Amino acid sequence: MKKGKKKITENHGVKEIARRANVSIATVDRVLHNRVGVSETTKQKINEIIKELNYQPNILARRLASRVTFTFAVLIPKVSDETDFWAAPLYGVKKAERAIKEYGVKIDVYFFDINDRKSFEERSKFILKKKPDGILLAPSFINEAIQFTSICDKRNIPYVLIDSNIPNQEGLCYIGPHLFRSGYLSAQLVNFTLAKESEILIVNIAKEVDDHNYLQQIEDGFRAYFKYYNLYHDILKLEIVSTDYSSVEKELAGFMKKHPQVRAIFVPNSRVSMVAQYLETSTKGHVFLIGYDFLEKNIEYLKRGLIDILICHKPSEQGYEGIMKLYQHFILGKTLKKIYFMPIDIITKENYEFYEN
Amino acid sequence: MKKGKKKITENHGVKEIARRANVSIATVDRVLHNRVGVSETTKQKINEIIKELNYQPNILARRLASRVTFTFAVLIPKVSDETDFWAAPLYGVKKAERAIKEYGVKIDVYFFDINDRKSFEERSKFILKKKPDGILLAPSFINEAIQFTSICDKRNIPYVLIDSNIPNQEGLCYIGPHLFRSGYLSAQLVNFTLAKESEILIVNIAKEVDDHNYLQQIEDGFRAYFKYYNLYHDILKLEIVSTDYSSVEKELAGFMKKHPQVRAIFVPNSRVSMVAQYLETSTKGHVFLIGYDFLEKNIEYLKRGLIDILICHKPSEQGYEGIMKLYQHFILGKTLKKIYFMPIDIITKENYEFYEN
DNA sequence: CTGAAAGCGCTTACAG
DNA sequence: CTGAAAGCGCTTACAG
Repeated sequence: MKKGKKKITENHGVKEIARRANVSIATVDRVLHNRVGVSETTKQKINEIIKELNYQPNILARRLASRVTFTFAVLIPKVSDETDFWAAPLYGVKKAERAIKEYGVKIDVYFFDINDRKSFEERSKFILKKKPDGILLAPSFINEAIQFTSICDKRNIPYVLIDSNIPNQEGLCYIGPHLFRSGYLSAQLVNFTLAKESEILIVNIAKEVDDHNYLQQIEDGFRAYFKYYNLYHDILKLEIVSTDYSSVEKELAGFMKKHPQVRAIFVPNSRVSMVAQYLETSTKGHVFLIGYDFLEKNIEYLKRGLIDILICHKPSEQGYEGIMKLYQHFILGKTLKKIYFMPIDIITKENYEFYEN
Repeated sequence: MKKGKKKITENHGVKEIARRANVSIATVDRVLHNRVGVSETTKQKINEIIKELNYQPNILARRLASRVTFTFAVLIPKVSDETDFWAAPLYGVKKAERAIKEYGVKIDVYFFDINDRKSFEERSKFILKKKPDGILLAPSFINEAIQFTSICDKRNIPYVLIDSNIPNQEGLCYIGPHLFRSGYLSAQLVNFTLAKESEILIVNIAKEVDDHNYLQQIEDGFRAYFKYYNLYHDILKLEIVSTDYSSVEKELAGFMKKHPQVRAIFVPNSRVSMVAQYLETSTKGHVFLIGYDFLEKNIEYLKRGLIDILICHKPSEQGYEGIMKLYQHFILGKTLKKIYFMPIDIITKENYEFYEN
């Protein structure tokens, strides 16, 4: 910290308002916060002066004086061996926590198992018992999430959704990708590299418990692009429900043997590294491979040229912004939009180093 | 703003330190800020307790009590008819100003004319007279900028550079793109679409007064990619120094007539829309066009399919982060890195709507 | 319905 | 070299 000059004293604070209105600052405070117990006349007079002075409360002083604390609960999948995707949103949440903890915000993070919908139910019930002021939520299990959020609606607990949305949700807002458009973009990128009509393969690697709705939206977008532009590529699809590598390899090998003309593969989730691993061992020429998420394994194959493109939706920013939206709602009293779409970022071997995941 | 619970009273503040050290809080404050006039013994005792308690100062209280104000000067090009590129950094600066003005920061923005190096000199002298605490600077005229910053170095005025860097600069930090790598990425993207060896054209549209160094770094990166991967495309180059459209059109038409085989055009600055405009009128098949910056004109051609890709370095974030770095340095006393590279973003027709410029 | 006073965790003259 | 006191712009019991 260095020099700097002296501040000019404010004279547009509550004190000045009180002086002009001929009341005490306590009464001004009551009006400022819409508290009961102020006569209509006084209220109006004070409100006029507030407007006249274009009064902006000093947030610092407000926070310092206020003894109110808000508790936000966060419910996201725990990081597993299978994927460290959820490390990024968690990182964002922690970053937000650091940024606003001085402002009277407490954050409790709860994890569920992405392979166990019961764990989601159990954790969400636990959170309700804790009576948080607000909730940040990844609705990975759509039905369970709907049940959870409808209780929140009833109890008037605001919640923010990240990663994917719930149809007609009544919460505070959604922060995440436009999945359909994300698939649409992927199709454009695939099309960039295909000189003529070719075979394109969509590979879904997902257990049944996974959220197929998520994958479906991306796939719909992907297909829609080719349809819209009258591009007659041959779009094949392979569903793999066993997510261990040896099963994936077997299925892929079998499929590729039957379809040696596949020129591009699209994997609508983060398991694209498995396909890359397979392609590395196969002796064919280069197959254009595009998939999702800035994970260590994926970046490894990106560097080695086996994955050409990764699509990314700024997962840590989702966590960060999710908390900040709750903060803006509760502490700053800001009005929020219903949906904040994340950018759909294109990551290649040549720009991944600069990417802010 | 909603309910919330009562805060638990802190008991790790200066008061507690003072109590344990058997001194007054004024003395604690002196130690905290490395002020003179504290005996070595007391100082050590207090420092020990600070460590023991892992004392974190309450920034809110500090700001509220402190009457110190910092003034930052910003020197960037003014938005011209030719390009509204600089609207974005300015937007970022304004956003940062809003975010931190309560923390005793005042920001004065000064503009120079990107076509007039004298205006840069004049403004920079004016800024020095104003004796700001810190400076945010776009060093568009490299020699003039070096002169300016060397005076800042002498006078111990910290400065942050954005958009492009100065070799061996002694300032606080640089926030902007890695230009060489940006060109490198562009080459990769061009190569995605070229099935076989093709003619690629680099078009430089820039007046002599413009910063050729900037363009050169990008071009170097662009060429380096093909060299590194042993790709034998034929790379042509066209320099256009008259930046009005009719001149550009004439030059382009003449060149393309001689080189009808050009399959891709790379424009290393924001004037890519001029090339798009030309291509729209030409009757040839699609030429893959890639250029720079999220400008209205460019987006228009992106939408219409004449520009395929725009590369972008988050200009508004550069402005925002630039101010925030000064803030972190002066108010938070944080140690900064020398260089913060911006992401190199890839914008297409299908994701521009979600881009945070 | 309203006000006087204490306090949030710091910084800042001022006095010694 | 050190401390007592006032103050930053608010909020919060408490009393009336």
